[in-house]
Amino acid sequence: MLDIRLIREQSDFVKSRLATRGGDEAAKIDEVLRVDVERRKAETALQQCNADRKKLSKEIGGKRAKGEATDEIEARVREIGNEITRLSEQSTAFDEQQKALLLGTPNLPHESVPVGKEASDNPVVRMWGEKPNLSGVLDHVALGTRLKLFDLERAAKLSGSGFICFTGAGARLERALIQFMLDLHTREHGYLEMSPPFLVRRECMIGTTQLPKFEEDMYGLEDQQMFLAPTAEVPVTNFHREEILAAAELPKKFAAYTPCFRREAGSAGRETRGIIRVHQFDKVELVKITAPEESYAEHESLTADAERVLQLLGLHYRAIELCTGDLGFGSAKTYDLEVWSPGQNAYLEVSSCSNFEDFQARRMNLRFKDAEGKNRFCHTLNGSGLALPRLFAALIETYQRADGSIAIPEKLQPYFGATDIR
RNA sequence: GGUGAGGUGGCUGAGUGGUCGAAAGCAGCGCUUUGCUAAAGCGCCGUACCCCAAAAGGGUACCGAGGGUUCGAAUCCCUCCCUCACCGCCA
Repeated sequence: MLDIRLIREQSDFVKSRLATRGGDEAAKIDEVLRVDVERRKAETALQQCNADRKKLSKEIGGKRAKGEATDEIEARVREIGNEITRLSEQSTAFDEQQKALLLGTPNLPHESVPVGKEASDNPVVRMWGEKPNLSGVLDHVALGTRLKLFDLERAAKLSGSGFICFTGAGARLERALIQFMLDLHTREHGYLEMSPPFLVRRECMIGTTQLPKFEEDMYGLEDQQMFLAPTAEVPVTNFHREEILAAAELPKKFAAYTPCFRREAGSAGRETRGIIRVHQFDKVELVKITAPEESYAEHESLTADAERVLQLLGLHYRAIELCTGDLGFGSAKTYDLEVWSPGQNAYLEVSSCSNFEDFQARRMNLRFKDAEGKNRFCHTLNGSGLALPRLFAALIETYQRADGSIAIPEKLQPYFGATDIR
């Protein structure tokens, strides 16, 4: 959520930043400003009436104590009471209108973000490793089917299309990767491990910006008051919602493994082949809560922490920076990590590392007390560290051997308990 | 799921219809005095929003949340949420 004061005082700046996202986001600002004027007008009038009523009511108390008549004054207060009812309805209505507009307005892209219209405008900021030199490449579906690492047909029998059932060595590999990543982030990168609930309340989904705008992509339960978390970002970032943290506690760093649930009513085709895009997938997520001054440095290090997983597994990848037009709703700046998939002959997104600045914190009312004792909004960040199915696919495709077996990267062997799958 | 108790400022904890944004204590900040650590005294010490060009200043709201009764609600009524205890059920 954007700061209404910023919108009020620097509306041209806000509009021009929003315009870089494309669409008509900037047009909403005029509507917000209009409602803001009305809201404050009603609020000021309401407060004046409240002040009058308060004063007169106290007079009644005084007169009653002295045994004096109060009929006339009571009648006046009753009249003011009617006015108060009217004004407070008005002010509440404007307030809700304003809030709805603000909840639907995306974050301002950071000034460092490259301006662009769509994904093809995203610059590559880093490349690591090289494409493996393979002959007779099989893709993960062929490999997985042959070695019985997962069973998509039977998963569909259980839950419909878009679900995976890992089996045997596949299930073990999935588990090994989770354990490997959690150990790396908690032991070497300083994150606190968290194992949160997967079911979260509506307020949390609003806090981290999945709602109200993307409700149709989410799985809701119990009259849409509870949701299956689409990412651990939701429970973990909201962990400290409505709190005022001490400056000394910052930055807070959390790593959490959870399954993630998404409707993803997207298109079929190459992008959705096999286990690339599914309704339920595992992910290790990294979350940081920082002071505003540190968030951009923490964003770089969070991205580096996620990249380290790919490096240790010896997987070729590139880091791209999302341009203004491709930036997520709540993000001020995002790097995507894309691992090379020999089977798809394409880069697959396995991590999205974003700095939300105070956009989520404002929605969650997450603050910290600074050195001067002032309460200020924190900055929140998150990134996958990493998402599993695509990592799984890239890994088995990259490490496939001519004899049909799959090598296990050295760093993963202690977790997997074997050197290859055959 | 059932029954009972309870949710007040950073903490403890008074307050059951009128001058209560809320006593008192603790913690914190400032000053004074005596002075080794320490003690005593005095003052300050919540958040959000609104008015004001801004500062100064003024105002409103907030005693778990939302409704209601009343001229007036922390206080009375209703609904919900949460915490604690016991019971039931259960991995």
